[in-house]
Amino acid sequence: MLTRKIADSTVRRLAIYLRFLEEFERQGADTLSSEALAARAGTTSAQVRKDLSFFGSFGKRGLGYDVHALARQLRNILGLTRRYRVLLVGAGRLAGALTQYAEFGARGFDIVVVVDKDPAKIGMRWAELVIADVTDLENIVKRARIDIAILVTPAAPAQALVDRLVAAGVTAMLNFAPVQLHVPAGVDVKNVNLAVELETLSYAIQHRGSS
Amino acid sequence: MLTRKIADSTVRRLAIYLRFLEEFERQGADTLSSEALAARAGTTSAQVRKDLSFFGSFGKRGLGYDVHALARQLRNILGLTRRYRVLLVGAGRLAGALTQYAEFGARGFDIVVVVDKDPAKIGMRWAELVIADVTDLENIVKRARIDIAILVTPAAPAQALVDRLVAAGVTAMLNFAPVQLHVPAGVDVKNVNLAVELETLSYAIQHRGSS
DNA sequence: TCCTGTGAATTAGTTCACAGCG
DNA sequence: CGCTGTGAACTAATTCACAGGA
Repeated sequence: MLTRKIADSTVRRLAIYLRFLEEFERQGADTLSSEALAARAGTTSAQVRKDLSFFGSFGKRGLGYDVHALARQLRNILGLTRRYRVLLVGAGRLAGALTQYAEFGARGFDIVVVVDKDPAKIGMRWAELVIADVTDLENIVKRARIDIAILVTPAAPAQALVDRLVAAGVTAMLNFAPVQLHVPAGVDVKNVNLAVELETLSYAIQHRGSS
Repeated sequence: MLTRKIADSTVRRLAIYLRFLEEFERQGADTLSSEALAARAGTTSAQVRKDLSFFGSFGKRGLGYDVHALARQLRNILGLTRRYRVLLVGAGRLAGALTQYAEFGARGFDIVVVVDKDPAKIGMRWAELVIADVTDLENIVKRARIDIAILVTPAAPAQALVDRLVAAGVTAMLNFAPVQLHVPAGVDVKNVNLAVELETLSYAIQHRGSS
């Protein structure tokens, strides 16, 4: 793993390429050019080749890429050859939707625990999951061997929860709360802010025709 | 609106600054430095000033920014001085979570219609919303004067639905389906791919310590 | 003095263009 | 040939650093 710093945009595109490779795989394609993959993924062939080149030479000149082999390589690169144990922090409606989100499971992410602080929710069952008490967060993280936490809480308690998660040894988090979380080096946080996405659309609507 | 092309990353940050400005506003702060705003938003003061400078000079040298005035400016820039009528395409669990997502309403995005193709769902009530038949998509878009569509469907039908939405006059969409959508110029699509976010985390986990 | 606003310098990311291998 | 892999060229984004107004 001699990889120097790879841009986040590159990693995202690799994940997207993998999706389309698997689609081509299902359609029975054996070989694929960077051009064809780029068309599907909405980028350019040079971008595809450059992205892949950071990790090795996976193609055959004059031919393209072996669909199966490249998919396998991308799964290796992305760390998708194992399964991850995911904790949901917050048992609201978005959390409920995420537990049912089939794509997570298909890609190796298993939601194994949900915690909340609301006594009315604690003990409730969501399919095979039972909502646990956030008070026990540290024990749960350890006993359930959590790899990744997904924060689906209001903004206010998010930082305190992150501090507890970090102290308990969680090093990767996906944050839906609209706050900037502070974590020590060695811990990765990715933010998803749905309202911000809509606001970039409202910006675009506002600034039409002024090109 | 003399604005030349502004980077997407800049627009996102403006939306984030606005959040923190409103937080400072609630706490009764009147004035704020780029440094303080940057600290809260997880960036640098130079970045804050540069982002704002694309749109004007909003600060006072030696003092900082007037919190209220800057918030008002950002709402102008982002097009948040009006409300937007939003259509949800797909009535799954994620859609259900989005209808309850208070932040949307707080920021001016009103979900006014939900459509689905499942006869078992059509006619069901979600609070004040009644799930409509996607067959009537074109009429609904027009009658409900839809500004923005949110696609919360499986990958397969997404492109066909987008084509219908575009034909019906929708020019801004937020896409949760894991496909690359093709739209004509003048139509904006933002993608949210939750599985890709988790995959960037699995990449980060995989590539630890190899810096 | 303090902190903004902004050109200039730097760094990062993308695209070009072609050598080289199958 | 055809298509990859990759330096080189270019473009975009961020950071620096400081002039100048409050």
